[in-house]
Amino acid sequence: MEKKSRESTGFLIKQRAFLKLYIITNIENGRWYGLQLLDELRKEFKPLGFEPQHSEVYRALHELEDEEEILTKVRIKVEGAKRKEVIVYKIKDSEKAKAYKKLVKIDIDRSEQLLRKALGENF
Amino acid sequence: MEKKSRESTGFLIKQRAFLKLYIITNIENGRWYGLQLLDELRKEFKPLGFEPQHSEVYRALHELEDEEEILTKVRIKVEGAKRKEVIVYKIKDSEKAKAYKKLVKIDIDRSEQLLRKALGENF
DNA sequence: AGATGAACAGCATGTTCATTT
DNA sequence: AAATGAACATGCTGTTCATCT
Repeated sequence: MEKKSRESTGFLIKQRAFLKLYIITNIENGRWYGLQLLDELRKEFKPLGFEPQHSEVYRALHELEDEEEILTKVRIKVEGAKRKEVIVYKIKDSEKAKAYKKLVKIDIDRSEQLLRKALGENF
Repeated sequence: MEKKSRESTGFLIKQRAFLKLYIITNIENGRWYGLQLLDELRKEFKPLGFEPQHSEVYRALHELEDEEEILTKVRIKVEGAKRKEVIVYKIKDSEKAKAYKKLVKIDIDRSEQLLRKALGENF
């Protein structure tokens, strides 16, 4: 049986891509693990009413590793009262990272134009 | 059985609300029927890569009539090679229309801030 | 409890079908 | 065919559950 896929009508950028962009940028500036990224992103966006879910962050990380092949993970042992091991991500292919961010930028620019157009034409 | 509804994490504005805003504004400036609005909206947004679906426009119209109670419809007979009757909408409650648009504006402003923030922090 | 991952479920919306003129 | 509407299907993502330390 063929799986029939859906067309996008091209409305606004999807949450997944938006999160991937932030995740890449954060990891470009240091190593991070999943829940750490979640906390950071929530803190960043909470003032704007956006509080992403932990599963979305993990899904983004998994796809950046397996599909986009931009990240790799390393298991790190941690001393302290928390978990003994944590999965830290780092950039695997910075060219791919750069290319991916470029694509996302185009989509964000486009999305912003849609919103600006609406603000200009309806108010 | 209780139907358990989902929380929104507050990412970007939904297509439905975005279309409702344009539909209200168009109808404030004259009478329109469904497919006519669809054509107009597609023409407007196509340059930005967005081509809404006819069913979304109808769903928006139905909700603006039945849930928001902002519009009413009138059946109009049309002379010509097309359909004999067409369902034209007009504003029923302009105060509610105004209030609804105000809410949508807040959500668009918020969405735009999210996108601008991303543009500023990742590039 | 903190961290990760996956299964499950609901919702927004895309696709297709039916009906009427 | 133009117009409307509804049923059906799918993908995104929120919720819940499981496992490990």
